[in-house]
Amino acid sequence: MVRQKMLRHPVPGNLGKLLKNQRVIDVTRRAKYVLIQLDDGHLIIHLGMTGNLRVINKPPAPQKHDHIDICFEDNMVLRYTDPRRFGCVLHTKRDPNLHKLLKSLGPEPLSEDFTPERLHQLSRKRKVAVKNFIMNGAVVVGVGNIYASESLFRAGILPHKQAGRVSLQKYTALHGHIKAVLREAIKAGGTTLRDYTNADGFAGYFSQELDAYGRKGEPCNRCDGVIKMKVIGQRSSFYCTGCQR
DNA sequence: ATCGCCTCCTGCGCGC
DNA sequence: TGCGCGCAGGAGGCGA
Repeated sequence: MVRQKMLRHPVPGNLGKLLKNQRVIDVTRRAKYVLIQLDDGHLIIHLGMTGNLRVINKPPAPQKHDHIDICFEDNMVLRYTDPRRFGCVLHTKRDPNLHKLLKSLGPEPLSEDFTPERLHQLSRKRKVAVKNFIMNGAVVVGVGNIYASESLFRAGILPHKQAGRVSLQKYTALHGHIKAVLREAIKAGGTTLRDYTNADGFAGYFSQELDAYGRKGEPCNRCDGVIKMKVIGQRSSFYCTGCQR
């Protein structure tokens, strides 16, 4: 049942028909997309900033932001909720990796395909800020605004430095820190800023570990400097001029 | 091809 | 205390 079809991308008008009598065969992930394999086709789901998916037995009446219910034959419901509607629920009959939204994505950050050499090679002659560069899904997926600031802080690279002017040595450090930051954040259950919770409704606590993000004006954890903030590519970026260059 | 900018949306925090 | 404004963010899309 679709109550609100205007998400980041419109929900297919025939979603109900596409899902009728379908079984869930497998659930996987690519970048920040959840891929649900059905008998015929895949659901492609993104949670945006504020979305969540819950499996509920005999669910209560839907609330304001409960946009989609996918009902199974045993009273179980997969409920998609997203206050800001930055996510999407799409369907494809083809290999989901060939879908327009997925086909140009770069490697998973925790996979072997993500290497310092890739960062270095792809960045040659690129004038874009290194922070924007690592947030570009064609370069590497999964690095959002918070983890970009944190990785660059640890690697000692200023976020607004041109991507093409960062050395292989620096990219090697950055590569390691991106992986470490993401692993730590996953282990901590994610980063709760305002209202994010995990699938069990608990807040992630990686926000307690942040050295740079959101700490404008606060003392640097590494030197006697102060954390600065600058908007880069329409996103807040936090850094320390003592530690990063 | 690359880059900068705009947009979607709602809840929250801040200032008056 | 209450109200209203502005900000936050993932990522597609567009114009230059």
